[in-house]
Amino acid sequence: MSAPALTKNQALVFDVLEKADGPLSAYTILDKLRDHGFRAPLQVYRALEKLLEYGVVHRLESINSFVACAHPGENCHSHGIVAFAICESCGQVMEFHDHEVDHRLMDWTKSKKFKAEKTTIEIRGLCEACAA
Amino acid sequence: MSAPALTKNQALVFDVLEKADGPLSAYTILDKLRDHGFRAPLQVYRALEKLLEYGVVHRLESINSFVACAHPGENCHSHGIVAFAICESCGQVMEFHDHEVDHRLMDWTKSKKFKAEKTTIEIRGLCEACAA
DNA sequence: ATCGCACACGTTATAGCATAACGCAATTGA
DNA sequence: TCAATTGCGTTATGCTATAACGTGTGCGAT
Repeated sequence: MSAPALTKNQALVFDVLEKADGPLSAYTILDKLRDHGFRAPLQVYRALEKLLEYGVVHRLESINSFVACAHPGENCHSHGIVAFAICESCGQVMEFHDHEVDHRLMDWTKSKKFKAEKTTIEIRGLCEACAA
Repeated sequence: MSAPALTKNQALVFDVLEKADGPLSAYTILDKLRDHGFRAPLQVYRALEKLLEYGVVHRLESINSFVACAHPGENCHSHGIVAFAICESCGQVMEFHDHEVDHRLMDWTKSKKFKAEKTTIEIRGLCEACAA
């Protein structure tokens, strides 16, 4: 599931996300791309759908926003579960992975015979700078 | 932060959630309470806000829904991080806690001096019955 | 070649989720 | 009694996401 060449719209959306210094909502992305001909939400959502599939963009469920993967070039899907720490003050997002956490969650799902498809881990709070 | 006596609206909303066999959206709750005089979303959201605060209801971020806490009577806030496994087929939700996971996440936040306020862990997939 | 298929795209409309802002009533405590 | 707090009801609005339709393009199979 490596990323094929991006289409024009996908590239535009990805570019906006990569240049942003924090997560963006679909509608914020739309606004930033109006000059490039974007007019409707679906143009953004369709691009995001693919970018998520390719693993180059993550969706932050708890804030309905999207962020470029912190591992440019790599396929993030291979890192196990992705976790995020989201600062409620400055909006900065830190992405990390913890195999022990993955392990524990996998143990649980195995014990319950639950077939995990997608796991969300999001920590909301204040980053070091904002907590001061 | 134990739960004080619930107001009428809070009790109605909580009752609907407890009797449901899965998570409900705010608007679904609203529909179920129209016979009891509910007419606007805010009546539901305001009740939910308090119920979340009291720890007797959880919000499932990844599906914009709400579910009664699986530990009736207890204060769920004292169990550490709450995790959920959500079946995408039948909608059933399993709530669980894993102190080792909590520990690992706390270690990470400590190391980054990130002040965690609220942590979301949601596993989406298929439950044993539906995966068959 | 041309047919059929898959896929990206554009547009309009609509569905679904959540909160702002106003005002009223009841409670409580100084 | 007065002020502060809390819950409540209503209207309006904003934000998030998808349905349904049609167009165009590339590409492999016949």
